[in-house]
Amino acid sequence: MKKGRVTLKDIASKLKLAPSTVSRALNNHPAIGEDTKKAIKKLAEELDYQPNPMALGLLQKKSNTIGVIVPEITSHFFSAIITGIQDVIGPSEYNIMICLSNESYEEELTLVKKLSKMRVDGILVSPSSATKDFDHFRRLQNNDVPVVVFDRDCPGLEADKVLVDDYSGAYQAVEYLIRSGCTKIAHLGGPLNLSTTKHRLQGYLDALEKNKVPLRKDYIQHVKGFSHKDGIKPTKKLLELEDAPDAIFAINDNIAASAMHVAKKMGLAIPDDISIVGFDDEPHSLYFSPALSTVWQPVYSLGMLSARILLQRIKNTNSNEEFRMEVFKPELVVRASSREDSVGISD
Amino acid sequence: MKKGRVTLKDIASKLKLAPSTVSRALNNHPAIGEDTKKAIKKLAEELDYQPNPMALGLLQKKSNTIGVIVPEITSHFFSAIITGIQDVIGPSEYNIMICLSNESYEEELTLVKKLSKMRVDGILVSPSSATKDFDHFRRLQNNDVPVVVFDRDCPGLEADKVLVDDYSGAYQAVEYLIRSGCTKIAHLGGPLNLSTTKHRLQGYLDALEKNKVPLRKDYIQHVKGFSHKDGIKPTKKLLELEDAPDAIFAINDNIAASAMHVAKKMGLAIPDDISIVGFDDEPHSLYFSPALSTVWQPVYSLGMLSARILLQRIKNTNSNEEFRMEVFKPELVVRASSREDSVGISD
DNA sequence: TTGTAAGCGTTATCAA
DNA sequence: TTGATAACGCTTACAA
Repeated sequence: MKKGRVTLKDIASKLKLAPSTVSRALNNHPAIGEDTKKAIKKLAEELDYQPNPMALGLLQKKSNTIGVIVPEITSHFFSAIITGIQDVIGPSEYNIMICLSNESYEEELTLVKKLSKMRVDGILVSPSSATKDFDHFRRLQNNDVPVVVFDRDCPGLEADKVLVDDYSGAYQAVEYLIRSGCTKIAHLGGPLNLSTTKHRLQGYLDALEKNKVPLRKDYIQHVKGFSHKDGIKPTKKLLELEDAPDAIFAINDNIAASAMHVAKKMGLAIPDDISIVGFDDEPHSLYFSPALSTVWQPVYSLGMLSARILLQRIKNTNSNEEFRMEVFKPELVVRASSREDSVGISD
Repeated sequence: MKKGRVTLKDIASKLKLAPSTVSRALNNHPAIGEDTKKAIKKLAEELDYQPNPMALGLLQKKSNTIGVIVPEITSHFFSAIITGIQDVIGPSEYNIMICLSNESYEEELTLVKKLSKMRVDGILVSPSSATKDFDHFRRLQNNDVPVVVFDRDCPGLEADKVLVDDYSGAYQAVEYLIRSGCTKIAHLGGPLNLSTTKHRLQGYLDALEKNKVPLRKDYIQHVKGFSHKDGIKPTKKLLELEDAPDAIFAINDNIAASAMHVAKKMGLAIPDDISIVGFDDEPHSLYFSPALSTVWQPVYSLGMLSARILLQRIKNTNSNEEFRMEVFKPELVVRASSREDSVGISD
């Protein structure tokens, strides 16, 4: 065995042909004799020839790689989005480089630099909850690297965007709670500078106002992160209020889970004493006791569409098509952690 | 703005130097004048020069990329392992390419080919549950691509391995169930050709035998996949037996969750009528009602160690060091879904 | 139809 | 200390 992989030259010299001829044959170039073409393809097959992507990349000034930046992958939410992205990009000519910012602006910055250095052909990004400034993405765009933003918006950044109508999801959830007879509805909100957090909060506020439920500021608490433990303290604060809420709309299912946990520990019955609604519809939420009412988001489709848009954008890189803005509708899933809708029941 | 990125040549021509000189300056080669070096570094900084990894890769015949193949990432288990891998590889000179086999042998094969074509410098792999043959990994090794296997073993493949002592985890769990007074202990096992599945089954069998609990074959059911829905039917089969079990040891927390679900629906009290123990200690298992007893695995450390071993192996690529085999100890976490250990209580 | 040669960005070798 | 040149594997004018 000679060391290293089989190259065009190897095939060429074995067949006493020029490398360019071999290249043409393998790329189905028209100007080539049928016989030589066949012979070349046969030998290439036998030798298991695989074109060197680095040589190609150097030549074409592109890496055939797409970067994906997400805050984390331990939640079902982002991992399902990534699965959707993979399922679209996988069969294409592109490779995916997945990067985790760990909800840190600094790490996100480092990742963008790394991906830029790698000459990725485009990136898909959901910014960290600490990111307030989007110049690092603009720098990519200035280097002709298309950027597609998904789930978490980057306000002010001109780019393709695939988002979820968080406002609507929150509005649906809160309006449902009101209709079911809850009057003291609290909100466990997320980190404040996230677009998703803001929109869900606004949906909450508007649903209250529209239904003439007075707003109580002490019914709004913000969690510092999205994992279970981040929900404990804020929930306690709510439930220890003199006039404690009879419903909690939580920023996601993890937080809703810890809210249920705390409520149960305090001896409250769910949903009789307090209704709890989450967001995301993580698969295991169905298996909580009581099963968690939550807002479903089309995560897999979101990942797929984002990837498709990026691929298109890469293909038509210099056409000045307008940026797309796609917004998916989430849906309230009512389960057992919230009371039944009393409006539907005759009284 | 001239198009394309800044290259060595650009810097060289601006400074009226040869590209090789610029290269030496930027790589801190000793044979270079202090002044030229400074000037070059300054200009490189100003122009935001970033070496082209494809050119480097072509020259050095390596991609500076590590491939990671996992069956899926929507479970906390693999996503936490990946987080550990990222945290080790991220700060290194290497990039990571994460690939999902979706528990399919064919897709795994395709991914291996893809990574091989990319000239990855090494791969980390946890085989799909459908993989019985490991020749595709051997082919990589023959191409001098080191392979590190993690979590799921590839029996017969000579490679570095980072595993978990699944046997011990299962043994602990089942012995605990026996000590707590359960006598009819069932097992919801995983897909049969996975090493983890086999070892957990063996731990179950041995714990029964060692404690003189008679084995009943109809108490062993195998699930087809690892998600919640895969647990429903097998659980029903168990609970509909004439002499139904009073404990279930499930292959993972998802399956345990659906077992709890089914049991509750059938009117059984947990753990009074039936104890249930899972495997993995997914974060939300703490929030089930009752909180799920399970076997914790050091997932994050497992990811980190696997990555470290691969980096070392890549560094000393031609040293014929023996393959390493690291085995982590899992730990039983007793919560409320299983009865208390009656041995500790005086009678 | 096939071959020759240049070039993508970088580094290593050799010469100056 | 610096420069010229070749090479990594491939494609593409251009020439034959």
